[in-house]
Amino acid sequence: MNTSTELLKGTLSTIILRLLEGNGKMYGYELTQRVKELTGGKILIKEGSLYPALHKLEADGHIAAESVFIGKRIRKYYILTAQGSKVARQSVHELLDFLSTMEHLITTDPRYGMA
Amino acid sequence: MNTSTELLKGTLSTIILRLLEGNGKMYGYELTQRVKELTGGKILIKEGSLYPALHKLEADGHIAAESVFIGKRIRKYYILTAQGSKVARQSVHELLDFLSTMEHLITTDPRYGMA
DNA sequence: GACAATACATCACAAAACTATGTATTAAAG
DNA sequence: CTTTAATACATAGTTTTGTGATGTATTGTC
Repeated sequence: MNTSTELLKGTLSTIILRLLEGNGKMYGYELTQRVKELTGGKILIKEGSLYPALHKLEADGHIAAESVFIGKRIRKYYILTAQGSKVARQSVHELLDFLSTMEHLITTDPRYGMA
Repeated sequence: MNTSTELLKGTLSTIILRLLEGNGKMYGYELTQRVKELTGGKILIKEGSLYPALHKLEADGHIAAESVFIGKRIRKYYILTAQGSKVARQSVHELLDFLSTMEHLITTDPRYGMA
């Protein structure tokens, strides 16, 4: 497992919720492509991670699915539920808070008596 | 598992390497306390995570241990090896890069045609 | 004397993402 | 027209990493 993959742990559902929050309606494959675009290919969501994550979010009532046929191919659009919107705001806040805490920890000189 | 714990995944060894880089020499328990201080209690490294991580870093040749007796109690100080210094710089860089990528992903409005 | 803090350690478990695999349609390239 | 890539879903088994629980033992505090 590469570094980026390890760091990704715990962030996937927040990423999904955030993208749905900003777009209203997206389908699985679209999510993977959007993350790829927005991160310049640095973060790649794998299908084996994405679909189970979507199913869990749906089971937890955070998102709802709507299946649409595009020709003969099925496409499942997801939207946030009312509860999911709350969770989205909260988990985005928590993630940003964590990111700044981590950055502070890593960039601050850890010696005592820094004065 | 709480949110902070999930997000921590993949960051522990980098945190350890970074603290050793800044301090030269630290022991396990000290590391847990330093992280607690520097993060205002937001990130708590558990003993069950720390010691296996230290042993792995030692086995990989990134850190070296020196046992010291403080009275009758043993204390194991760790320092970076030459190889560990390189790994420290690299993994800190990767982590900071990941943090900024993630922040960008989460804070950028994900809609197309943002212009 | 009891309790909290210091200080190490290991094991069974859980969570989360991955790889590999599978199915199927559609677009592009040769 | 045929092969390959891209689109689009899905699941199973594996791996990684941190946790909780537990254990041992010393030292400081009330």
